[in-house]
Amino acid sequence: MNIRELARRSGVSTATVSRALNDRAEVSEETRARIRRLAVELGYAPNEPARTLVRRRSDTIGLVWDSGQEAAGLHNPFLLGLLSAVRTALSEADYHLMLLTTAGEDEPDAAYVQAVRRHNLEGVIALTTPPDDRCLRALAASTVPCAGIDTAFTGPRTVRVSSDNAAGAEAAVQHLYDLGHRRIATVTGPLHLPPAAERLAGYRRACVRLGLAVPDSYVVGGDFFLASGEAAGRRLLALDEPPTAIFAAGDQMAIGAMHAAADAGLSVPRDLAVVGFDDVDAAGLVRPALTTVAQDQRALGAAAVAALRDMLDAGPSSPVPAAEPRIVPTRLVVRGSSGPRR
Amino acid sequence: MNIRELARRSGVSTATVSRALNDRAEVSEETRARIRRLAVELGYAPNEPARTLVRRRSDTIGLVWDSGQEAAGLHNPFLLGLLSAVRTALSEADYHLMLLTTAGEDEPDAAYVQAVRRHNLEGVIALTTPPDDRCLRALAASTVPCAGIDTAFTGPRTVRVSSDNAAGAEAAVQHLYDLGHRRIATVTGPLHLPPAAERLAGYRRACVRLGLAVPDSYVVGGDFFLASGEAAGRRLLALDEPPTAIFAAGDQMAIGAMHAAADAGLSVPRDLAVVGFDDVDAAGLVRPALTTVAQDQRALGAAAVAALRDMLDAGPSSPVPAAEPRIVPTRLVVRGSSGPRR
DNA sequence: CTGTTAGCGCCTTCAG
DNA sequence: CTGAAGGCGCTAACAG
Repeated sequence: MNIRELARRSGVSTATVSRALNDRAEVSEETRARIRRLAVELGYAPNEPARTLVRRRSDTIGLVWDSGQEAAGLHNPFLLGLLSAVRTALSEADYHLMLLTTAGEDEPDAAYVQAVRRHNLEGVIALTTPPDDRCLRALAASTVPCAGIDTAFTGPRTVRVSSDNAAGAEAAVQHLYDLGHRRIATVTGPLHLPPAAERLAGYRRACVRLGLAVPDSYVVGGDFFLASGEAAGRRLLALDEPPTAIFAAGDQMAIGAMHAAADAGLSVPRDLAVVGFDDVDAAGLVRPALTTVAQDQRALGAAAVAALRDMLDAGPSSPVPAAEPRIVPTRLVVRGSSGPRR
Repeated sequence: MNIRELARRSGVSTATVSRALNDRAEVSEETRARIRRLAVELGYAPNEPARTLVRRRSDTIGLVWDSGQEAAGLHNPFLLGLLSAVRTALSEADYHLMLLTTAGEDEPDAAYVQAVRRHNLEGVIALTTPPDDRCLRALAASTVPCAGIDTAFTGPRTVRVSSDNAAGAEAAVQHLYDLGHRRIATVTGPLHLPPAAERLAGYRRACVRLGLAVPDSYVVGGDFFLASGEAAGRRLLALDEPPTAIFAAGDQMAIGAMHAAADAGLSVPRDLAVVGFDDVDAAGLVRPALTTVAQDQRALGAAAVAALRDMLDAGPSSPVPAAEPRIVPTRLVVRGSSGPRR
């Protein structure tokens, strides 16, 4: 079943069939309807590679995500939600989605760029990719439109999408302040990652605004994983003037801090309030359930798609439409781990 | 940069370039090397849609996963690992990957089948899809080669890949038995889902083999979510002769059971041992950490790809290569939630 | 409003 | 071992 066969059976030329099926104006309503009906009846589906070849566009965008450390769990819990969100938004916009991969270390830097050219991809969405991916840097540096969620890249046709990490952190601190806490410490992520740095900035901003002292000892570095949160918690609770509340830049670290409190014979939230960031599955499963700053994966995915479409609609020769990152609001989810200062 | 340009610069015909780049035998080593070098130098990449059009194959396979309930969390934690595993295995086999979507309720049943035809996809891998997806049933019923991980479909060219759920459950019960437990209850998933049914079967088989009594009250139905596990735990602990150990068919339910124990003033594992299934992130984060049966996502992904390749290599007219499902072993991860009978 | 024609970039016969 | 020619299925000019 191809367009020629369909044309033969409809008694028209292939050009007319093409026009009818592509909603071109210059076809009579009657023939269009007839052709459409027949197409459905015969189960005709246009051959996309052929269309791509002649139209020089594929209606397809590429998707990249962190291939290496994903097992480690850094942004892991999001990825799936983001993936789904992106997929949904893209298919609503009638784009197809292709997964891109790099084969590994001996891959040429141009791997992604070449993949884009090979498949005629119109743009790429990158999800929580590491800042040191050579192939991705090369892609961002090219003229391929790229939208990145929680990525650090920049380039001529690149838009960054991200949660409002600073505001989220600020809201967390404000929440603790409202509960009466005045000695609020924080556990950070690796500060070379933008989200980690931004969350720390939000924490500091809130403390300044609220007039809270932030001794150096109240800012402890972590790596987003459980053990680092537990270690940080131990350290903080051993201080001469321990905090009454901890804001951790990630849920795993927050849970680690809760473990540290339990080990110190303290009760959460009575003796120590804890707030995390991300709202991963586990946040709702631990006891007490973790108060946390939730990211809106749906909105992040939709924003990335929207950013990409803006660039595509603007055309290849247009100036960079929006160098400024697109920021998506977060939402504080109050659960059992944060309570009034005792 | 297309093949014609590359041919011009190499001083040969396009035919020769094509042969050189596609590793055909009838090209002299010398010209091949020269062309290859030039191709890299000029950053030439063949146009895949054009290749697909003429070769009538795309080297691309489609990927489908549960679009609806994924937010619910049923198999959620796996999906990402499976996705990565499949992606890796497929790219190692030089296949490209396309994500497939159904637009929703008003989609024709043939949606996936048509997508496969449109893009010339050579096969489809389905991940943890619901048994009632009309589009997927239509796909499985077609001649498109399909490999499914934790899927319920069957069709002429279909292979099912799955963890050895029964053996995993059996190992969990054996582990509890070895710790001295003799009153072992279970919390099941929805039994219309194959993994849930198989885990229950494994539990029963182990109990029979070990000579353990299984009163009806020791088998409590759940839905894989936290609350159902907690409710089941409450029910079990309220029995006249409560179990000393619980095997839950999912980690969330296992954690729920731990909560129920805590609420009843019991200590895990001292008063009650708990074993889960899946080894989700949260299993390592709760306290005590959850003993659980881990699925091997990498192996599942690789098995699905291998199954698909077997069908593809066998050719379209060959008989169904393997109607029997491919089973991947599980691994018991012993953590703190299971201890000797007190 | 519709048909005819000419490719899109590539691979694959068939000749040399 | 290499080149010339034809066509994969479709769309986009250009005529009518």
